[in-house]
Amino acid sequence: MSELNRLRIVNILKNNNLCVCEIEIILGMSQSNVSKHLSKLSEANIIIFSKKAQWIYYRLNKALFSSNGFLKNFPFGELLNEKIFKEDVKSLKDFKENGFECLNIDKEIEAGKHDQ
Amino acid sequence: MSELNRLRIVNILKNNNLCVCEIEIILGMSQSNVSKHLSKLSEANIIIFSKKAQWIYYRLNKALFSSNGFLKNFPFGELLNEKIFKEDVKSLKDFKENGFECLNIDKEIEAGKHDQ
DNA sequence: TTACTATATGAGCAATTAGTAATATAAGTC
DNA sequence: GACTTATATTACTAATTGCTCATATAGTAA
Repeated sequence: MSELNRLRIVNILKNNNLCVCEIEIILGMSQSNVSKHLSKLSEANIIIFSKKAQWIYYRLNKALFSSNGFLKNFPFGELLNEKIFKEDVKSLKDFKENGFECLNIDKEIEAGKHDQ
Repeated sequence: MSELNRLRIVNILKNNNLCVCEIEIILGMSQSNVSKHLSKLSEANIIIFSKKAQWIYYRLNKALFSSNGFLKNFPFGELLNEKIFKEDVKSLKDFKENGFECLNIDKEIEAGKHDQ
């Protein structure tokens, strides 16, 4: 939890269920890098995941955060004041608003092609 | 704050005013190593110090810990359950009970000599 | 089955950071 | 002044950790 990219992941997972490839795109990080950070956060029980077809959706382990007096005060508010965390939340919002999800990225691309 | 030896120092400084050489002895760490960790903790405002003759006494910056919602819940309780932190507290206790302090270590040694 | 996609993992590199040894500084004592 | 003690700092080594590239695994779809 002492690493910037790890905090960025925690930050965007706060209120969201995201799969690895979505996190990759939103944060602009490589697949293997995201995957490694996720597995460490998961080991530490900070995030949890559920499988859905070939995707693995990660989210914050809110039970841990609310039961642990220390984590309960995890400074999300302060994080959100930092430029990079704000930008990440904006990227996440753009991503969602554009209807992009792993489930239909292909379809979107396909649809785009027809327009040309 | 994400480093074991740094946490060990914070742990024993929680309720104590200790100088560098005392911390060295209690934690079994080298002088330069203790000094470096102390200067980093001090930079981060986690600990503060006061000078007394040639000694520099360090202690936790309790004001910071109580004013910061996050640090207020710093898991000292959990720390204390870890074997190494328990041992450190015991070493500290032994050290204090034996009346050893930088101020009188020499006198103690001198006194010991007379017994021989 | 083969092909494709999502994710994980291993090897190696690069950057960071903890640690040691030696030296410097500063205060105390004689 | 010289000598000793407490602490800090510098230069270097060792260990750790984040990252990338390549490869492996596992699920899906044809």
